[in-house]
Amino acid sequence: MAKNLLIVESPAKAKTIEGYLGKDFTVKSSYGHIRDLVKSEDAIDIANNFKQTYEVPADKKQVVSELKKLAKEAETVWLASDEDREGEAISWHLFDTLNLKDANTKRIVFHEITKPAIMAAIENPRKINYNLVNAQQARRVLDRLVGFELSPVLWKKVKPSLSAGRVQSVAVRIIVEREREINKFQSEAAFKIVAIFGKGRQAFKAELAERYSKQEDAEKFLQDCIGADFTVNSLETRPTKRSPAAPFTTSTLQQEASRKLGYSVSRTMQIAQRLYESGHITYMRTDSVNLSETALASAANEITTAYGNQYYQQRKYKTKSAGAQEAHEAIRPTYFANHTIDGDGSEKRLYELIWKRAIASQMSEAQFEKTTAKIGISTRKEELTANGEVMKFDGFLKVYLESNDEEEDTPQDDSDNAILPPLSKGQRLELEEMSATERFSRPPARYTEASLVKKLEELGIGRPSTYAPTISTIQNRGYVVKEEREGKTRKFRVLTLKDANIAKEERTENTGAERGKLFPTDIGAVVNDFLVQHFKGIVDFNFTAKVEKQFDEIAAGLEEWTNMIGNFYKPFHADVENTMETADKATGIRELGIHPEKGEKVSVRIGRYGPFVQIGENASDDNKEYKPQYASLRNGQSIETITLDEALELFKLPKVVGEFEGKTMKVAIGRFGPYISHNSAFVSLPKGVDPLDVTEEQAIELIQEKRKKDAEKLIKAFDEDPTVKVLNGRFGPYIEFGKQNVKIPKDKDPKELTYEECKALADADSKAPKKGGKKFAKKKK
DNA sequence: CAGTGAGCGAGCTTCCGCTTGACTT
Repeated sequence: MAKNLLIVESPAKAKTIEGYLGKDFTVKSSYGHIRDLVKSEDAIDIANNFKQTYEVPADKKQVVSELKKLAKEAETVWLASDEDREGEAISWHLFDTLNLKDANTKRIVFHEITKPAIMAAIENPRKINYNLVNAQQARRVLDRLVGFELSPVLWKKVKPSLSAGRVQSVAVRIIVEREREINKFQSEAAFKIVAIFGKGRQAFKAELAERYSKQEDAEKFLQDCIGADFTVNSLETRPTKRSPAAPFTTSTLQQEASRKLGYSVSRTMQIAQRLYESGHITYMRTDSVNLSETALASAANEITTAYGNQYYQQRKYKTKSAGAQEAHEAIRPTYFANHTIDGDGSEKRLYELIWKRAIASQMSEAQFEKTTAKIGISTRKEELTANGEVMKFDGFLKVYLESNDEEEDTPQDDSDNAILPPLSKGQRLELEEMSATERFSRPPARYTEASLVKKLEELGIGRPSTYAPTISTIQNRGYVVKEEREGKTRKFRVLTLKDANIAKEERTENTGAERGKLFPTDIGAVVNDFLVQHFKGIVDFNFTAKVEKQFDEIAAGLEEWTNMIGNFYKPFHADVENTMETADKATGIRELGIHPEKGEKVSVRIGRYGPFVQIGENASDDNKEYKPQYASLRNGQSIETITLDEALELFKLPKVVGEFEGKTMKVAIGRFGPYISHNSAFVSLPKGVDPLDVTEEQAIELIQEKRKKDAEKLIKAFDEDPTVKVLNGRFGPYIEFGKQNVKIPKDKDPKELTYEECKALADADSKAPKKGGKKFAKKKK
């Protein structure tokens, strides 16, 4: 048996370190935290100085018992969890749970997984830092108190099963507030003047700095330019340079993978996890931009051999994000010599991105020569400006160019990087064409998952390990949806001056179309407004930063954690009590106006099943017969922005469109779009068909088409029970047993199945314990 | 999947942060 047991957080890390340490060391992993607060109310004893009750969760029992056994046998136990607040707490939980003894327990830390770093750590053991542990407990207790006291307020005042928390509620707030900024944004139009001088390869663009809000002014400008002389007034050339970005952290990796590869943040993390486990990259949950000495040396070697000395420039980066704890290195390839790896397509692409970014971070600047020409007009005092840029040395751009979030105004706006022909001061220029194009100011951009992560990181909210789960949570709770939305077409005017003649035309463009952007739902907006109204302090963008400062004081031994939590809890709990008793139920109700024919009030609000419109007052005690009319809002509509007319439209459906085989056909809109219902069968309407315009003939045709398609899918039907069928589905043949779908085992021929066999299979399926993730099994219940 | 929307009440939901695993129709 090994003399030493060393415990780290991650099993992949354990494997690597075991290789460094030799046979005297057994290296094991705790798989993160091994204990957590119990789920129940008594997890924190408030009257007793916030004393916590912890438990080992079921899925950690095995790990803990194995570690316990090994610890008993070892001479020395080395606690090597990460060097940050959570890591220190993990060490303490291990110490406590495994019944370790001070005398033979050593706490060590390292922030890079290299042999020298580990050896140095072992030479310098210390004791558990209880101040740091206390800071973690304060963090944990605060989050539990906030989450488990706020959520029930929402259950009572908004809707059951909702949630609120220090991190998620601010994330939702960011999305809701941005949407409102966009809604109230007033776009302003102005004409932008662009001139083209010269012909063919010598042609280049010049722009006017001013924009004209009135068409007359733009037209006057073009008019003045007819027959005018254009002269190069000044010519300035200066060198510029661009430096590489720091190697990836979790947040920057998520952003760049989203922009360049189109991955969601959770997809990026899953792929990165695989790369980490197969030893291709360092740890992927990190807030550090630091590279180890060995990594720096190996990158230097790779760059000089692959590209030459002039491409190498050693750089050390400093983290900018506020709450960074820097327990790990930046994300980088384990071996810089591997430009590519084996793996599936997504793994290869992500690895390549990580490799390029890390290599580029140690390369020299790219150098440019930027030329600015000012062009005078004989008939006007304004000058046109032409910019050109020539790359003199590519430097790090040889391997990597970071992208950014900003979209271009128009496709032809790329004149910044253009190349100018040789020009000289005083030179006369030949105008080829000049245009005045109407352009519109743009509202702030909606957030993507990745840009939300960026924002959260800037605010110091959340941690590398929680960005992806937080984004999932706010979507799972229905506060936010990630969607595609169609844009609207918009007309814009273009004036073109060519050959002393001004042509006017109107063009159309599509604007406001979004893909993969985060939109708040009505419930998200109502919950947010409720929290902002009653718990301003908690959903304040600076709340986390404020408490982090106090956690730091606890970690430095300057403040008692129970004191800090006590000071926070007293007023917070009073707010909770007060809100529970006095606040109105939040429905986001909004009056839209009066129904033009009925003269009754029309309003929208959130109900048990989502947002809906109501015509008329609620039934009162004096008039129990009276019933208001209801209609659900459709996808993409919101109680905040819907108009009276749009609301009244909703009452035109469902609509009876005719009769077929003695049964009525109805058109309605369901969760998946418009459909026809007939004799308890459903047919989706094809795209582009307006549900209000469906005719009887069209409906019959669609029903018959659907029947034909279903018949093609049908493998076998049974006389015993018409609701039982064998069908060919997307995932292969299956049995439709009433409402239950059952997969057919591979060893059975679907054509040969008897009714009895189907029944048996369906029976077995409904009885079989649902395998798979606990989350899934729980949801089913 | 798909038409509902009052109010009652039982019993349920919920936080953040550290890890991986083993899954859906």
